[in-house]
Amino acid sequence: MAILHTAPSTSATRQLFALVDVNNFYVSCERVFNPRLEHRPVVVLSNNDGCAVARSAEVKALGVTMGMPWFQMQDLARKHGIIALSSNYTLYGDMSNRAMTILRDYSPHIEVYSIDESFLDLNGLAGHWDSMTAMGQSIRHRLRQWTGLPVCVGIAPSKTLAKLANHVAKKRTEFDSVCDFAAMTESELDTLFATIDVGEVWGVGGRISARLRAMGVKTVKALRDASPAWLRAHFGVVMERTGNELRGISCMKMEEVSSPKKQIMSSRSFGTMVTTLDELAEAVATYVARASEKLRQQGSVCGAIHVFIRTNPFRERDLQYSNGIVIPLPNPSNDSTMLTKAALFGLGQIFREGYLYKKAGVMLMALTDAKKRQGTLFDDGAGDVRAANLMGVVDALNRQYGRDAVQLGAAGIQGSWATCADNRTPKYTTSWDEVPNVWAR
DNA sequence: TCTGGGGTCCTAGGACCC
DNA sequence: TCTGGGGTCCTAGGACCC
Repeated sequence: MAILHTAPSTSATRQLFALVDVNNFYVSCERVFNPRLEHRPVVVLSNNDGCAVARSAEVKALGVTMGMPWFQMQDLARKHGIIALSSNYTLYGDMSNRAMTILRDYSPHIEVYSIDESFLDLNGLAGHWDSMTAMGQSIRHRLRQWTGLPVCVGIAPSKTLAKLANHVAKKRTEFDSVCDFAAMTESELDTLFATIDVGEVWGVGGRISARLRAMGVKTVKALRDASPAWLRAHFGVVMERTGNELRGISCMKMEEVSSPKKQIMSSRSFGTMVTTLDELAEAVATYVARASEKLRQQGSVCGAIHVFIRTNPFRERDLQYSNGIVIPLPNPSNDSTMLTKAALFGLGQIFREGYLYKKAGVMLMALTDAKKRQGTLFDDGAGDVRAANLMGVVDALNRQYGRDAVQLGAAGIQGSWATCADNRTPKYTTSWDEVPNVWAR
């Protein structure tokens, strides 16, 4: 009976994904425009030239790790002539767009997963190629020819496996940069998986891999063969899903349209230590401008703004201070001026004299369409007053309890924006009289 | 001397409600 | 003396990703 066909069979639901990932992306971008960097040890450094954010194969071979501070590789750099470049994110973004555009020719469904990697939905494409490996090679050659970027391609029935196949394509030269698990036999995969460390699996980071190893699960094969119930009991639903993905059961869909960000952050480390509120304020104003521009681009408004500052945790001799505060916005807004006022107000609450500040930042809590007008972020904790207009609520409470009984709690963070004098103590408060200076009505 | 900048999801536990 | 139970919401913190 035709109706019964809705029951999924393994073959009917079999998926096929490719993961295309640019090798050493930032370094490769730099090499496109400066071929003399080819075959030489190159690192791209983070903001303030602090630490390595991309490494060429030559540099990796020297033992330079991701995130290694530049000053720690000085000896290596002198000895081996490591070339260090400051990062140029505009360039990398542009190169990324070019590469992703080319990939769209290969599949109608592509998910741009990060600046240097994309998933391709390969379902129904097999008929167009002698093999999917051939398709992978075509992608690789075309990207190299048209953009100058070297890539590896992993192909498999689940995203997690495609990531792993990509890893294999990168590490094992015999695959010639394209690895298709779907074209390999069970025993070939068993052999391969038994040699790959469990920490290489997408979703298995440092903490979990250490715990897994301690429990005897040391290889990809062991993780794949662990029982779902056991994984769930010890590591939760995410790891259970990872186990299923490793067995070729696709649990993660393509996400072709990127959903709007829920949080938009802008922060920087300072090149030199900062001590004054004025300097911090200038930086914070810049961050708000940058973040609110992203906010407007995605058509959101900001419901609350998180400001944070901290000293340099690496300088253990220094007096340390780290603090942050969330300022709720009575009227969600995407206006730079308004957001800056709120952020600077928050900064004023957490700033303390006498510290050497190293970093500051802001995070905007974005509200997208559905939540825009509801003002659901804040609750008075006593009833169902929803702060569509925080000022009005504070006014009302003050009338009820007497003037100044209620203050605007900057601790408004943690969800309690207003505090009754007789009932709760906020972390930070400001007098009601100051508020109009902060949020111009 | 010198150590990046973004993000997401899940879970445990407490507060609160009926 | 004995003091429910189920559901929801919220937060902090942990873990992961690039």
